[in-house]
Amino acid sequence: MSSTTERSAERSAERRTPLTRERVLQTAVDLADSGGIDALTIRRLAEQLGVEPMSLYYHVPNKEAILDGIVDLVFAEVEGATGGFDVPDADAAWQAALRTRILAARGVMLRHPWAPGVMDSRNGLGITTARYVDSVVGTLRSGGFSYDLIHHSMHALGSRMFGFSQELGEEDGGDAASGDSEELQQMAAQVPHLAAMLSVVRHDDPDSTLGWCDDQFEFEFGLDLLLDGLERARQRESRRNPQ
Amino acid sequence: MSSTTERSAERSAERRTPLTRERVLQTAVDLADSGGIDALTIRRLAEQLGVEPMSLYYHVPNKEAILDGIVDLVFAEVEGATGGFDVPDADAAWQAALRTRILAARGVMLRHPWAPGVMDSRNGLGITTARYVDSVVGTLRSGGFSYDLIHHSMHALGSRMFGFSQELGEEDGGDAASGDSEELQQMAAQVPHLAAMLSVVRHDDPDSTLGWCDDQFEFEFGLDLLLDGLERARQRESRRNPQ
DNA sequence: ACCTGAACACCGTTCAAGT
DNA sequence: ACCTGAACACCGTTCAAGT
Repeated sequence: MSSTTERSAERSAERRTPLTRERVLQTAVDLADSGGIDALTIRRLAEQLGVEPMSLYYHVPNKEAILDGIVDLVFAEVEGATGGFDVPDADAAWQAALRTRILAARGVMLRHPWAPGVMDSRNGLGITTARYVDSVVGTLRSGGFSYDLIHHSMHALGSRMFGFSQELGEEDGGDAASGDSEELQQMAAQVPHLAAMLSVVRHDDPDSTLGWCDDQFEFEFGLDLLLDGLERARQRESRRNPQ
Repeated sequence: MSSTTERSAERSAERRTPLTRERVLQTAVDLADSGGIDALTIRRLAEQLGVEPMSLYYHVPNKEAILDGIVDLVFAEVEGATGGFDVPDADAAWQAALRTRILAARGVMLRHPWAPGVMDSRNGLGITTARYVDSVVGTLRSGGFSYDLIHHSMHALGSRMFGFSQELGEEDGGDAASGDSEELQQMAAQVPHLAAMLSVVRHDDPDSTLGWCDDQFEFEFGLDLLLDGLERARQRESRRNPQ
């Protein structure tokens, strides 16, 4: 076996499958999942794929397109998780249907914690994201909302529609949440109401999930507050305009 | 006049005031205001201040600290705009007070559109932000909320508490929102419900503020939906636990 | 105490070339 | 058609030095 044959055998072992747009995007998702969004650089992505940085530009125009692409992949996952983006029949229980869909999206977002931030940085919606939004519009329509009220509803839901809500970093109560007593005293002086709330909430629920609050519970509390409010708005609307 | 005196006269004209932490942060805010957050780099900030990049590190430990600092400046502006962070007396109209405070915060955010994104990237709350949150807690408390319900309320409000809601870029309806008719047809095929909503909403409100929807109206719609829902939750709670 | 210069280890991307 | 090498114009930051 000549040394050149050995070398090409080595190479094809490193890079089993040929480079494609799909493989680039999937590897980008993996990279962001494992190392955070900052780990997703063109250069590290190329390294992960066993290829030179410039090779990526043959399959993808630039980094922006990669970011658009991985958001689309995330929503393809949402589509899978919710069993497609179809819309319930008219007069079905819109609220339960929407709630289920949004919580499924949330499950996907929890697996890709970088996704909210990247979505935020995009302009306009990708096709799969648009199809997700379309299913939300269709679900509200099936519940008897006017298009005007649907429009307001979507603004009211905001990012919660996609299964996340802006949480301001991970540690909610600032540094003092860690429990250092000197810091707590300083905190009580500067933010007395906040400190009082923290001590009560922590006392009532000593072993909460993440730090001092249960994200899943809080997400559902806010989501239901909105969905209930929207249902009442719908009822008011249909009282005004009976069909 | 010797040439060295001339040179130093020139320099002190360029850099009137001495470099201080405050001047660094204020200039950082100005830079982000005028050129967007991407324009805020250490090197350009130094240039703006008439100083070498490394000089900044004497007044500020690193770029993260600059980002923390400018968020704090934004909330100092909120404090000014709301006439301080004080809390209404017990049994005052908590809902109106909170609504006013949040809309004032929104006014400040509109002047610093980069602020939501930067806040999102921070871990923990700076002191002025914490004092803002404290005033929200205090206001809810003055309205008779339990600390537990206050905690849920703050999660429900999410970023809306700070006067913004995640809006997903600026163009809401994707590319097709521009109105190209071929794109609209493609859109109707792929996202029929969304396309239907857009055509109705646009028809009803042909000259809306920004593109096809009025941000201020939508923000208040969502905010009031939440505040009304929270008021009902408070009433349920006090019916359960009469004082 | 306050500011600088040179250098380092990174970015995304262009352009002309290889196979 | 697909991939590469060298180079460019940027980043934030360290370290040793100047005044």
